[in-house]
Amino acid sequence: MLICDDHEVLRTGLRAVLRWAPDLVVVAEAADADAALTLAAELRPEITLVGLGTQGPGIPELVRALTATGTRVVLLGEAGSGGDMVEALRAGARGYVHTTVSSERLVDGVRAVLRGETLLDATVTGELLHHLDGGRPGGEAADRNPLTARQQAVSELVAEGLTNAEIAARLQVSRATVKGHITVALRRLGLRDRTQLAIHVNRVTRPGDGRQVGPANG
Amino acid sequence: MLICDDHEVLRTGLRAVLRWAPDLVVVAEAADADAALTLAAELRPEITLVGLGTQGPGIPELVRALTATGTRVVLLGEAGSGGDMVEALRAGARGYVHTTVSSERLVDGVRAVLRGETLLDATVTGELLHHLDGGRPGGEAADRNPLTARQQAVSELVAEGLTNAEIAARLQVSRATVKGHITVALRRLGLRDRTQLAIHVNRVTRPGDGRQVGPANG
DNA sequence: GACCGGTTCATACCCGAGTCGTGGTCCCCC
DNA sequence: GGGGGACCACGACTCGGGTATGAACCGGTC
Repeated sequence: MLICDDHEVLRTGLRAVLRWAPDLVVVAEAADADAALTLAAELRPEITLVGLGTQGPGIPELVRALTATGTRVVLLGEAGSGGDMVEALRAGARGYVHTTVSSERLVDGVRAVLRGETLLDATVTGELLHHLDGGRPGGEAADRNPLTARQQAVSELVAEGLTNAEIAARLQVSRATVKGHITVALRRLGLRDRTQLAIHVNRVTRPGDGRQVGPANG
Repeated sequence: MLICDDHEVLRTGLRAVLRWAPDLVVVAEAADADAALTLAAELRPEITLVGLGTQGPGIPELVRALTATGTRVVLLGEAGSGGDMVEALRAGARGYVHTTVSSERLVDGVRAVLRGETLLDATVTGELLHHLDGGRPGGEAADRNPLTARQQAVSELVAEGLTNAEIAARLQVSRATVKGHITVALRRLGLRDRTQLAIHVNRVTRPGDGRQVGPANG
């Protein structure tokens, strides 16, 4: 896990709290957005805790860039920062916790995000719903997955190890089309190639179902 | 899944048995080695069941060639064919089941191989160990992980989404070396490309504990 | 010493992957 | 009806991935 906040005291406190959770290892701390991005790209933590006061190009942009590296962003908010929080969730953040949250709730929340769930502090869900209603009609579905259905389908087949030709045959389209979907999916997720895409998908959609990896025509 | 055996009756029986496993789809049957290789290259099944009586250049060669196409070979043996079986396992086969095996055990065994495990019929493990002892001193460690330390290290970096150039920089070797290790690792694991390798590594080194995906120093 | 396997590296080659630009369709909004 | 903006589909192009081959060095075993 990576911690990013401009308050050193808060970072220290988080580190101390998380020390009680042996399954959550803090690998690094960052004081600003630049450092967070560098560390996330290098260390590839599963979770990145981001304080809403972090200095940089802006929280939503930071969340987008961090998410692109494959990490899951959990926001650390303060009173009155609801607007930022909503925008950050739109940008792909997986959770929001108030800085006054109890240690137990914080740890449980991070674990929930690790399991693929989304964590929302009760103190802001009302505001969140309000913003979502008045925000955009489409919704963009950015809270879960920024990919369209087609891109998602292609990505899942990539994550099964199929080549573009095999995916094309499976989806009854041309190779060029598959490549196009993958290109867009890679850009939206901030990934580089199909290998990172496969890793990402296999990390988000946890295993457990009896799924067939081969080119079986189903 | 691809079935290859010279006994048509046996093939039909296997197909019938496997029909009860909805996650295991038989995509084709072959009666000899040539047909098996052609079908495996074309359909790229995850599993190929090979009868030890299959006509062709020889079982070990067939296993090697099939493995090269990316499929995982499970052998179907008969009494007295222990020697062939050992050689075939050396050649990269992932499992061995006796033709008199029960339907349940067969299905479970194939699923185990799909999970990356190795399946060995209890009726031949004794003979196998004997052959392994008297065979080569090295032992080849084909039961768990057929990769050398270097190949393992490269594979793990592939599984983190790094490019060959990045891996080369990380390990202080040339790109050519990285490519060489990857080529060998792919062949030994019976995989096709770095994407499948990444999936494989991420599936074998299971999560669950407080694992950190990045190259965290500690 | 001969042999074998692992590691390292270079060169050359083929092919798949990924990008880019284009065109079509649908839907929403003015 | 005419933009505008998505998503989808596709072809041409460039580049990195993967293989093949050959070679050198080192550490073991026969």
